[in-house]
Amino acid sequence: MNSQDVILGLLHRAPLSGYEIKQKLEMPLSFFFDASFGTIYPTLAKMEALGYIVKESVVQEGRPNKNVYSLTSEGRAQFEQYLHSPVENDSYRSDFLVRMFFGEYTDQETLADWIRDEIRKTDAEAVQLERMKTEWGKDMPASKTLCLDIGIELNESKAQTLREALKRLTGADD
Amino acid sequence: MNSQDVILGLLHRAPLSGYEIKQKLEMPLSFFFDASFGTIYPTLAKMEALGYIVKESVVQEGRPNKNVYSLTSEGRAQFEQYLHSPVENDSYRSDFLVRMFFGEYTDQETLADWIRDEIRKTDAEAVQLERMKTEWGKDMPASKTLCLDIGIELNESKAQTLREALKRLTGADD
DNA sequence: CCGAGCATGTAAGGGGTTACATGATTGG
DNA sequence: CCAATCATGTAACCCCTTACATGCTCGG
Repeated sequence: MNSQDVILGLLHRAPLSGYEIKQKLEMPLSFFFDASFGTIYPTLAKMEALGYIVKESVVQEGRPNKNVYSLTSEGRAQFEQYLHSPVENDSYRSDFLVRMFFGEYTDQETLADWIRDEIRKTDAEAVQLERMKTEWGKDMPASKTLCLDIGIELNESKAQTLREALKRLTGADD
Repeated sequence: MNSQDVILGLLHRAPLSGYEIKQKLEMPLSFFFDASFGTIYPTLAKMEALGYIVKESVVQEGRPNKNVYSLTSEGRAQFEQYLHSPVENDSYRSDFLVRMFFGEYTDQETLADWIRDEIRKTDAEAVQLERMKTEWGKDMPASKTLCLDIGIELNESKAQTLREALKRLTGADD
């Protein structure tokens, strides 16, 4: 799974420009996948060269023109091929947990600060995902709702574990 | 946070060879950080050139010789610098959730298969982490235990959410 | 007037992966 | 005899990030 596969998926519903693709990636997709403009634009160019998408320039008033891309049948076939490839393992990378792992080389106050900060970030993400669910959760297919549910559950249980750990570490203040 | 920082952290306790570093990375570190030999050996060479570590060849009987690396004071200083750098955000990448996100373009049976497979993987990781905790959890600093607890909690709540989703999708069989 | 939003792109570099290459020993 | 474990390394490649470059419009 890479940027190309995700872009193919996004273009399945409707033609989009690079800028619009970046916006669609914001949330909830950004919870488990991300891409910058430095990836999106070169990928679109490559996909056009491969015949997976076609470009159409759209002239706008009061705004810069945009290049809107739509899927070709080759693009749709390529997306099918992705869906038939083996599912890759999830990968979770955490600087925070690496620091906890080496926690014996750091003082308690720094550890507590890191944990408090992680709680803040985790809570913020959970809230954001919950807001999304109440806003758009109604007319979403069940599989898409699952993405939101997993995001919410993961963040909430992580925050809870962090809170318990903080209590044990600082001795109930905070 | 990159491979160099993690290797510096591992060498803090005792000198290790590249092969031994790879083993230390297996679990529980591999839950939130991973590196292959193709990363480890070049990184060690680079670190030696920078003066962060020194190499010592250890002759072994019945086994190939190994190059054991130990931290220098520059290496220890470099690790301190890492600990004083801003904490990077966690990143979670999931091919599985991307497929769920685009679930409307796939049939129910395939979706159910993907979910069952994800449950299997998630359960397996939870079990593995729990085994680690009961085995080595006693004489671990609290911060290190937190890594295991987060790993266990995250996997368990993910598995639970997946099971509920599967029930809703297939209608309680399975 | 300045910053934010809209819009597209490039170039350099970082940080990894996979596969290849080699070779000894031990246990089934 | 074959596979696994121990052990080190290289080369090609992939995929992505950051920073830079450009430029227009609208609202405060």
